Amino acid sequence: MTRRPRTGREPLNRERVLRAAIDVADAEGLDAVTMRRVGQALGVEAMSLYNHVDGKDALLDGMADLLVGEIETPPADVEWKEALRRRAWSGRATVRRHPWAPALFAARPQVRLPMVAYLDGVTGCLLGAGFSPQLAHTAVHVLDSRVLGFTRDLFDPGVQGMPDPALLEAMTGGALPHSQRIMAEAVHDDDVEFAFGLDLILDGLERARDSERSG
Amino acid sequence: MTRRPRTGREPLNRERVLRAAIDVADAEGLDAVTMRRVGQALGVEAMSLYNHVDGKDALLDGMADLLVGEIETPPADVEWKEALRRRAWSGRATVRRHPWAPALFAARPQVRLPMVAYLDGVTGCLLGAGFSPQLAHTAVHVLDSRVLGFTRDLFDPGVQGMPDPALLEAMTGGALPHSQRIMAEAVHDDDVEFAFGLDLILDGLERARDSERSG
DNA sequence: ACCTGAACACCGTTCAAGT
DNA sequence: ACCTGAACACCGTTCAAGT
Repeated sequence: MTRRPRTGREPLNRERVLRAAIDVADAEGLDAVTMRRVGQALGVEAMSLYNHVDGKDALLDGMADLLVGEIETPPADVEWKEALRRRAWSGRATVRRHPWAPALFAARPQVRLPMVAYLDGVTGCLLGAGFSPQLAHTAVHVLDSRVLGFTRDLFDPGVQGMPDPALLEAMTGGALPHSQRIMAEAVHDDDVEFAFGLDLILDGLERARDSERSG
Repeated sequence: MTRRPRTGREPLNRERVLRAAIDVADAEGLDAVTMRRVGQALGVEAMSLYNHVDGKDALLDGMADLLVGEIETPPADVEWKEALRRRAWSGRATVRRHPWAPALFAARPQVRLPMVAYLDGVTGCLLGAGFSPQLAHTAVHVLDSRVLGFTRDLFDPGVQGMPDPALLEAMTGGALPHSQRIMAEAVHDDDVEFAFGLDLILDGLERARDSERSG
């Protein structure tokens, strides 16, 4: 007689499906995330998931998006180094809660909007602190591999397939102002960036050793 | 009448199987590496591979081992910064040749002997340059995420399952002297390490910005 | 509108059988 | 000693059918 046939459970939605998938990955690892297993966690057949998610790949993409969303963004008035530090620790806490996160990020073929939005925030923080677009771009690369446990080239169109349409839309529509500026004003050279990050680390290590000796 | 029944092809071996798997991954991506597909690349049924490899997981482990083996080790008399730089560029070249490498490393549950041996070399280079075991240990962490596109805690037994017996054997048998020394003399604290690497990067970035401004 | 059952083409793996 | 064919339990996904 009522709308809900014979079970009291609330209807599925995209969010609940993604959360269930994350729970399965947390408990049993990323490989355990199958359509059938996630369905089971929700008390539903695997095929029901297709009503809320476009398929397995979309499910994994959605999981990655939610993970990035867990990283906290500090208020804009926090001093730049402190702001980057807070973001880094929040990102690290996320990876700790979900140890399979780096494997998921590394396996996904596309860099997606939430990740780019996160990096846009980091970039804005650096630009606001007086970094040139060129240096800010390079800095983001050095930082993100440390925080998220992986490195990926964002602006290199050769590596990935066609980017997410939503991403292009956000990019050209002004929703990612800092990334847009980097695209326009920074030269993109992987080797130069790699060399910069490497020397930054090596020089920092040398300094740390010397102060250790004299200390 | 001859030993080789009716085909002129040389018999399979472990090395050829692993190479074929790497070729498949290079050409069609890591997901294309299935037992059936690798068998096909060798002109053989999938089941034949089990004579040379313990299964799919062992195949993936073997691929990872071969990748690490592609990283060149500079002669021992090269100055430490230059030596680390060469190793880093060689590692980067390897990842470039096999873009799926970070995803594979991140997906494998265990850190294996060849990887530890590589890191042992990096550690030895730092110890030889006068770094304390503590600082050398931390330095390796900062470096490897930059070079290999991923970070993994080596000495944290909680994260991984039982380590490779061959790894334990090498560790206790003196084949990895530098890693052994780190295990014995360095305190392992993930948070301290993370904070160190983060500050090293942030301080380096600040210095780069300031010299950019004054330059 | 949402869920299901049966079906299809795949996957890793076992095992008995071939040479 | 090495390779194979058939079989098993899984996987993602389609589709027609249910409510």
